Amino acid sequence: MPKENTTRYILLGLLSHEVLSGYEMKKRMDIAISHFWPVGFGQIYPTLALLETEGCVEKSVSDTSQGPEKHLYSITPKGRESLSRWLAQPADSEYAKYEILLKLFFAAQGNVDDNVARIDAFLVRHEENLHMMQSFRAELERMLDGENDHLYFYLTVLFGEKVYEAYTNWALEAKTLLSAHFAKEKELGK
Amino acid sequence: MPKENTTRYILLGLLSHEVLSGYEMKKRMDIAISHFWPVGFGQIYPTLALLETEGCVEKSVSDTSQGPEKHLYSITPKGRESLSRWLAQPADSEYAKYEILLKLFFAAQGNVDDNVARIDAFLVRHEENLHMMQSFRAELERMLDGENDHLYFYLTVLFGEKVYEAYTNWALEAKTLLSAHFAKEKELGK
DNA sequence: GAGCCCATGTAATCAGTTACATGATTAC
DNA sequence: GTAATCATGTAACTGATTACATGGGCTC
Repeated sequence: MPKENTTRYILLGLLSHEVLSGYEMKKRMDIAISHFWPVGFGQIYPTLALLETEGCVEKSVSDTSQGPEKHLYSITPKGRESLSRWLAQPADSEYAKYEILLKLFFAAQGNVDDNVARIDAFLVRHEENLHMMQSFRAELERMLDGENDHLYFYLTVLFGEKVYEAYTNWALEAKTLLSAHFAKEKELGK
Repeated sequence: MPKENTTRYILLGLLSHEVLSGYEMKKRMDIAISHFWPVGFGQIYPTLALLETEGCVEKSVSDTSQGPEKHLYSITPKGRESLSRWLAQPADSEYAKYEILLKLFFAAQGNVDDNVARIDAFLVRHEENLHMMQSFRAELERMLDGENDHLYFYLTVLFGEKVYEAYTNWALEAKTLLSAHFAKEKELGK
């Protein structure tokens, strides 16, 4: 869970093998990290400033001859140390919030169609995510033969795939159960 | 995700079919809700006070003749209205944070054994959760024949089961992939 | 009498969200 | 010309965590 400023380690992690601007870090995160740890701009820039005052990163402004100004950050030895210490510690527990389950849990007396609609939206959302992960994995597998750097990245994609698969399977089963239940109810009610 | 004070709706939801104290609500949540929406005491009591000033709940202090004092809360018509309005809206997106994936993602250069240990801890944690959900579901199925109130609760348990299953399957596969990869590396390295 | 469960709360802090503000460049 | 992308930030707010504080009752 929170309360340990994980954002800083994500930034340090990204900088540990590349020099990047805040905006570029955001792009990297959107592709490979946001699925299991969302981060917004509102956190990135202030955290970057914090890391700079701590001496964990160094800023250099790129020549503004063309395009907007860019602040490039590189990691310092102190930053690497901070990152390693974090990596050496065992990982905390997972943290998840599913509003849809809350609403289903409390909507027993509510409208059935609303609930089916909710599950449908959930299904569509995560079928999309699932497809994304599947094609991602296929791509990785093409370049992944034997010894390489991407194995850990592959593991995170595999994780995403399994979870989205679980989501979509659940949604399909939930819809079936709901419609069966309410067909029966109607029958008895009439 | 956040920024809409979901806690208040959880409390209202619980009170919508029972009169409860804050402490009792916490117990209910630990059993049935905390798996998909964690809530702590530090949120419950202040939110309850807020709901009272808003006129969504009413407090009555139980007789303190035996045992510690207990503040019993009941929902008001205004509270029910607030709850229904929330339930009528479509659900927001899911929100998840997996520190283990972050650490794996960035620990490519790090120690392999650390990573295997991390995955192992994850596996143990979620095997336990999986078993919990399975026995929960079995219990529900015994009492669930046809028309009843627990269908929506059943759906949340089914969800938990599917997700924990995905977690444990991933962990097993990840371990296999890691050990295969590093066995190969060792061979080539020698 | 030590430790755990019952029971209620407050205070400090922070992580994270949202909205606002600005301005250049590129593509339709 | 207008919409999208590039690019960097600030400010206000609040949801949520953590730690602290208190006290009674039960059981070993």
